[in-house]
Amino acid sequence: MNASRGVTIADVAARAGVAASTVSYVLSGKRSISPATAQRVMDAVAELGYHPHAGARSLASRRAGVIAMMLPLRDGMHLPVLMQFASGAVTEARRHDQDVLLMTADEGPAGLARVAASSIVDGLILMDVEVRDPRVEALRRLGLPSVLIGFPADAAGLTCVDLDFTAAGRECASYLIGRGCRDIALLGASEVVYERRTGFAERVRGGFLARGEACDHAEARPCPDDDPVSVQRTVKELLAARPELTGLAVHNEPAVPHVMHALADAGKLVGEDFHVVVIGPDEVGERVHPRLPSVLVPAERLAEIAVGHLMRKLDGFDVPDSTLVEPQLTVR
Amino acid sequence: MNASRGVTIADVAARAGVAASTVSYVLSGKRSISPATAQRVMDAVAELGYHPHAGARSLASRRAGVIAMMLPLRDGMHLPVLMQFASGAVTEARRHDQDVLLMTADEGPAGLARVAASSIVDGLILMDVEVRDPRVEALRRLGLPSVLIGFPADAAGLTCVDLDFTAAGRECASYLIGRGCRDIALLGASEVVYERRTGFAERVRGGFLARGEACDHAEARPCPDDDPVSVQRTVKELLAARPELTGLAVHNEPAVPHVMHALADAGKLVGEDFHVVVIGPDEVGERVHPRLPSVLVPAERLAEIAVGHLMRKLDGFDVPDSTLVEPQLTVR
DNA sequence: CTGTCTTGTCGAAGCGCTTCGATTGCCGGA
DNA sequence: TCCGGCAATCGAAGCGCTTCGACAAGACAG
Repeated sequence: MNASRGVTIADVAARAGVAASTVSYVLSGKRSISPATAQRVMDAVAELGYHPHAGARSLASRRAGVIAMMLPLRDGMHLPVLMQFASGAVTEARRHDQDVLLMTADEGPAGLARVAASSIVDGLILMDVEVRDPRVEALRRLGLPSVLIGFPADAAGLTCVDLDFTAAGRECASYLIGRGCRDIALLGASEVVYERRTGFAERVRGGFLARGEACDHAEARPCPDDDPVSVQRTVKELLAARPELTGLAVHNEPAVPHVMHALADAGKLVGEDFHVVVIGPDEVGERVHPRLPSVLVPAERLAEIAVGHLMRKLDGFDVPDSTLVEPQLTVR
Repeated sequence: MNASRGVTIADVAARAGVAASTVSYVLSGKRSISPATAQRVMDAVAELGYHPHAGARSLASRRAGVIAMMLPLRDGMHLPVLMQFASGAVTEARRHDQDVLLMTADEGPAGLARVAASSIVDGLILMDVEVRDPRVEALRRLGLPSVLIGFPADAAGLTCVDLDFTAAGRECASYLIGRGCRDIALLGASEVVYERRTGFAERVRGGFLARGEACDHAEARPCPDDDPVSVQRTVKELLAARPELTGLAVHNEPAVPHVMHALADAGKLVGEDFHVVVIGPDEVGERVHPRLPSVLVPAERLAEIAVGHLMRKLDGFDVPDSTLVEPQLTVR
């Protein structure tokens, strides 16, 4: 056992009394090997604690056994979701015997070119894709197998996975209606969000309003998210316009506490005569009083699906271009 | 330009009219090459968009150019800190031309054995090391160059980096004294924390009390963190025992909101006649009203230092066994 | 004007693995 | 009995890179 220099396939072969190629075939299953021989090889592998040299393997087989995951680590992303995502991706990748290389989005297109050209990874998961994302263009050019989380403007030929926002809007409306509300409203995202991800906010709105047809009145309005005062004004205006309003969905994380404040000021007893539900990647609902039900991004599922799709692509199978994941409505 | 099969060093050599080995030497700088030749090679590299094949490189040079980072991704760790950490580590690693492989702690010792044996990484950063950590033992056995964040019980022969908790305690006391407090107290961690990381909580306490000598009275008491009621009782008892108390340091993240509640009930005006400072990995101070100054774990710095140390070890240099990082007191 | 260093470059030998014929027995059908 | 066919295994040829020893040319001292 040559501990300092590492156990090679030759060591295993010698120990099992076979050729190196036979060991390789036992391990990969790419040719049939007699059970007796296979067993001897496996024993030798176990006894020597053999693990194939990743570099040699990737050189010979043109498969690195590693996928890259590019996360927007630098700016103020929703951390918990990102972690869930990373955790889910690593776990799922390991189930497929792959490792995960972590990249930050600020490596940008050049980073993609680098990992692609150096064959250090077999494929790529790109998180938090924006509508106009320079990385998407680079990706298409490189031809590196990939799965995106989120939808760019031109998704042709790409595999994308995302939350089904229409369903999220619908779920919120359903929840409120289920609580007996007959007049409901959606406070939407701020302008910035609309710019960053076209469709994303609109889809929530669409789902909400469609389901809202079932009650007396349903409407949606945008909501600023930067300063407390304008949020509160927005809420006041809404309440003034719709005195019968009893259900509110908020699709705007930073605004939530201020909305709650404004409702309290207006004498609304949330959870009793008035109902609020939140759509947000974070557990915003947890942080306010009373706790609010919320529609979460099922980050772990998204990651699983993304990695699963990528694996299938790497194995040459087809996967759907677009996969929408059902949101989860959590009631506290 | 053979786009489909990848640009190899031979392509670059041909284009520059030199031998492949010359290209290698230009890129690595391991032998002197005439400026003229070097320039021609660099031009060819740029024109062809050449990136060395990572597997081939690691096979030939016994250096993978990748480090592993093992994070406790699964349980309810302090997410923001983890992200800052991951981000810092990746950024710093890239500055050293290394990539980062992400592993979860639940791969455990077996995961370490795998990455070590397969030479997929050159070294390892182990986060959130606990006092009795089975991975530490495995690590020592493997002889894989590594840096730990946190201190295991037996740190002999290991490189460890962590926050200087004594300094953190001292900083808190200093802050309170600086605000004019003459009678101060530290509400410490719960029992569980004490068990997990010996020394960690004691050191904060030590630093706090040492600096506290400078005023009329300073004391420290443990604090439960699970249920609001017992936290509030603890605070009430403290206030009853020390009617002159005007400064409080809280080293117990989940208890913070309840402490604030209890103080408000007792009629203390935090920020005016009473001062509170928080030690916590999260921006807890941000979430309560009024915002509290807090001593943060400088996660990004920790990561930078850890990666820097690892790089130096990989290059054969010595690094200190133990590095303590100064805490940052942030005043809102 | 030799002999000895340097300096810059080349060629070849691997690194540890996969993979593609080729080879060896062994079976059953003719 | 002979031979085609199949199953099990081997050997050798790379994969793309680094690195070591060689080797031309100058540079320089003697």
